[in-house]
Formats: sequence, C-alpha cells, structure tokens
Amino acid sequence: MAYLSIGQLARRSGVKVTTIRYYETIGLLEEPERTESGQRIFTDSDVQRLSFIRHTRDLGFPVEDVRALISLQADAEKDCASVDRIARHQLGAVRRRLTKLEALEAELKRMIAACEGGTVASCSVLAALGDHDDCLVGEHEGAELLAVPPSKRS
Amino acid sequence: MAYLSIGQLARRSGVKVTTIRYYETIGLLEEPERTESGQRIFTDSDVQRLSFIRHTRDLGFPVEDVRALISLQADAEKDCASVDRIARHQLGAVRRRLTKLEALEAELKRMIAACEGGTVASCSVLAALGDHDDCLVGEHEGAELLAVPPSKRS
DNA sequence: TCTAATTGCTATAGTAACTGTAGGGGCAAG
DNA sequence: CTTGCCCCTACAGTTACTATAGCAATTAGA
Repeated sequence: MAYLSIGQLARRSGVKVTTIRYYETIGLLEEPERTESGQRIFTDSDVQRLSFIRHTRDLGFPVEDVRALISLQADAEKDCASVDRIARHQLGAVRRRLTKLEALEAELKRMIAACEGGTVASCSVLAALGDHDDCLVGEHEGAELLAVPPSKRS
Repeated sequence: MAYLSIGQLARRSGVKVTTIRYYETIGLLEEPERTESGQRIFTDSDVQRLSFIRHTRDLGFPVEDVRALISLQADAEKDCASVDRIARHQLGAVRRRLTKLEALEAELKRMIAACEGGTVASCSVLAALGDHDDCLVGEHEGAELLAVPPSKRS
C-alpha cells in the first residue's frame, strides 16, 4: 500500500495539485488523511477516483454530473437508468456542439480562403463578419449559430 | 436617421440589454449619447457594430480578438495579414475541439449501447468512465483527450 | 389626466471551474 | 546549513456574462 503526496497524486492522475485541492473544497473528494505536519496523504484509491473525475470532466460532463455519477457508484444497487439518462443528455449536448463547430469550421475556411493579402479595406473577412445574414445562407440554409463556449486562452 | 433606445437596439442586434451595457463597460462599445434624463441613445451604426460583435463572438472568437478586429477595422490601411492570422488561430482551435468532440461522441454512443438496464453494479458506463486507458485505444490510437470547455448549464 | 406596466438606470454580487498570488512552513541532498 | 523544491492556507483574479436590488423615466390604457 503506497502512500502518495499531493504532488505524486497529481502526476499519477493527471490532475493538477491546485485542482485536487479545489475538488476537495467543493466536496468531490473526501478530506484525506494528513501527516503530523499537515500534509495530505493519498492512496491508490484516490488515483482511481481522480482518474474517474478527470475522464468524466474530459468528456464534457459538468462537475454536478460527476458528483451525481459518484453518488450512483457509491450506491451500487440503483439501476442503470440514471447513468444512461446522464450519458444521453451529454450525447445530445455533444452533437449540438459538433453541428455548430462544423458550420463554424466551414465558415472560417471560407473566410481564410477569401483573405489573400491586400488591405483591410478590401478584406472580405471583416466584411463577412459584419454581414451576418449572408454568411451562412446558401451553405447551411441560415442555420442559427448559437453561442459557443469560449475557448481557453492559449 | 432613427434613434434607438437600448431595448430597441437589443432587439435589432440580438444582443441582450445587459450585455450591451457590459460591452460598454469593457470598452467594446463607445459610450453613447444620452437623453437629458440619462438614457442611452443609439443609431443604426450601433446595430451594425453590435451585429459584428455578436457574429464574431458566435464564431467563438474571444472578446479580445473581437477588440483586435474592431481596431483593425478602424485602421483601414493596415494589411489583411493580422485578420488572417486571427482567423487561422481560431480555425485551429475549432479543429481541435472538433476532434475531441468526435472521439467523445463515439465513446458516449458506445457507453449508451452497453448500458441496457440492470443495476449500476453491472453497468458498463461507470466502468468505462473509470477506465481511462482503454476507452479510446483501438478506435483512436489513444488520442489524448484534453479538457473540453464546459458546456453552459441548460 | 391618472395610473399601471414596461423600460431604463446604477451598483453590486453571483456563476463555472478553475488559476494565480502572497506569504509562509517542511524536507531531502550536498 | 542552505539551496531548492514541495507543501500549506487564504484570498483575489479569470471569462463573459447574468441576476438582483432599488430606484427613475417613459408609455399605453382607462
């Protein structure tokens, strides 16, 4: 039975140290044991749980759904329907995002292709951005682009 | 020349009243004229600009990029390269998101197909979520799933 | 013309899911 | 012993808004 510091747990689980502490504060992780000097001690089961959380988050599930899934796991007699419902809900969200992103990719490609040097005054990218009605009609029958979650700044 | 209240502007541009005021505070919009009683007065050019902002945001550009594009527009002698660079950067981000979402869709479908009644104890959805290494190998050569921007809560 | 509903105003706080910073203590190697 | 990294707490900041409180102005109807 190996004991792990928070840094070792972070490396094994792929979740950052600060995020692990954050998960503890919001109750996704139980409060761990501590050394006499107050440092957190984890075990392999924490690696498992954090990997579960990370993977579930990576799949796009919000933290509240992760919480729900964890409580379902804890209560192993319940039926599969809740889990299925959460997964289906998530699949719907994923498909909506996919549709939007595909339309978006097409438009960006079109914009870039149209922008081949020249001054801003003649640049069709800005024209396309300013002209909302035209830009998707014809290719997507005016499919409405809704707000896309902002990308993390690079 | 029609003058518009903030509510009329909101309806014409598709941007909410509170969001318009927010854009003003962060300097995306100039401070507008006011009536004697202090209410904001807008014109058609504000409809144009807000439509530009909305469309650009809908495309997933962060606000700072919108700001950059606006300043490029204001300075019409500059060349198209900056606009192109911003658009290409965005296209890269979009494609990365697309790849992740496609992998994600496949895995969710697989999970749902595997989950056909029964108790959680035998439910493969939770098993799949707990088992990060297996889930993408074979279908996607272990393509690394990075964090996906959280979906807006529905 | 009076009134009620709608719209507008400011200021502040809240949201998700973290990340960053300040200011300190602990621990192993050279 | 000191150098350097790891750990601690507590709090502020991030993005792009949204919500709330509490009040003033405008507008539509009786």
